[in-house]
Amino acid sequence: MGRSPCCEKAHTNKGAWTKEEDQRLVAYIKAHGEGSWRSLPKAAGLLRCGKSCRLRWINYLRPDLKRGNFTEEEDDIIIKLHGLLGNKWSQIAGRLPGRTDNEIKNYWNTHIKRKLLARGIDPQTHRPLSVAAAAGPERPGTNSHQDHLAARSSCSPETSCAGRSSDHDSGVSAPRLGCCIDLNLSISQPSQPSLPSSSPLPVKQDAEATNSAMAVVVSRATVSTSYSDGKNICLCLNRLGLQRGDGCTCSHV
DNA sequence: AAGCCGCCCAACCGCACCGTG
DNA sequence: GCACGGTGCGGTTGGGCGGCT
Repeated sequence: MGRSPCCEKAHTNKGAWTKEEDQRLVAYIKAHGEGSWRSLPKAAGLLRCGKSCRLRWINYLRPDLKRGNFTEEEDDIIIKLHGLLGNKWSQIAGRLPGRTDNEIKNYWNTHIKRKLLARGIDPQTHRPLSVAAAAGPERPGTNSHQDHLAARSSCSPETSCAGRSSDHDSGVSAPRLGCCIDLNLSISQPSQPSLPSSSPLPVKQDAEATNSAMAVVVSRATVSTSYSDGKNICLCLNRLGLQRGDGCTCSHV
């Protein structure tokens, strides 16, 4: 039994992509568009697995990719979103135009983790290391009702870039998620206090189910930020991959 | 100059999810 | 409801490169 492999491994190239392969892939996608990854390699004349083609396109060849170093502003957004979403790299990437999940994941593991540890913050829990150690392992998103995330404290004075220009054109329409804003990210319970037992949501029994349930809680949560002047911004809808009505009680347009 | 070491990042792998028949 | 195929996601790996001794 078992599913068939995604491609015939014996006849596919692996490892680094050549310029010619890149050109073939780009030319094919320009002509036919994305999608049908499984059949794409054959159609494009590539000896590659469809997954490999997709990855190459998404992470490297896409024309809208922003190459280069991450800005302090992007750092802060990543840290805060990680505090909210955990290792949901694709969702974090969705909030950073031009960045890929792979890029962010790598950047997190190589730079931000270290940066947080240097500040005495546990990169997984976003709590001070001493607290995190005492509280034991805890994943972001498991924070209970209105638990303001410790990620707030991650925007330390030395990185809060007071006076920094806020005209960063991130492609995210205003309000911008910049470190000049006192991002007061929080997750609160949705308006309905608890899910009825007849909830259509899947009920699982294992640890994986806990993660799924967590994702549900996050996706149904009302996510808001507040400026230091007290104005609230809704980050639901597309901003965090949430849908209108998924626990959103705000009156955004 | 040569060897070693650590870091970075592109790419791979396995699994989960989703749509369809 | 179930099986299957396609796609997406997150964790991990390993090659290349630069710095250090």
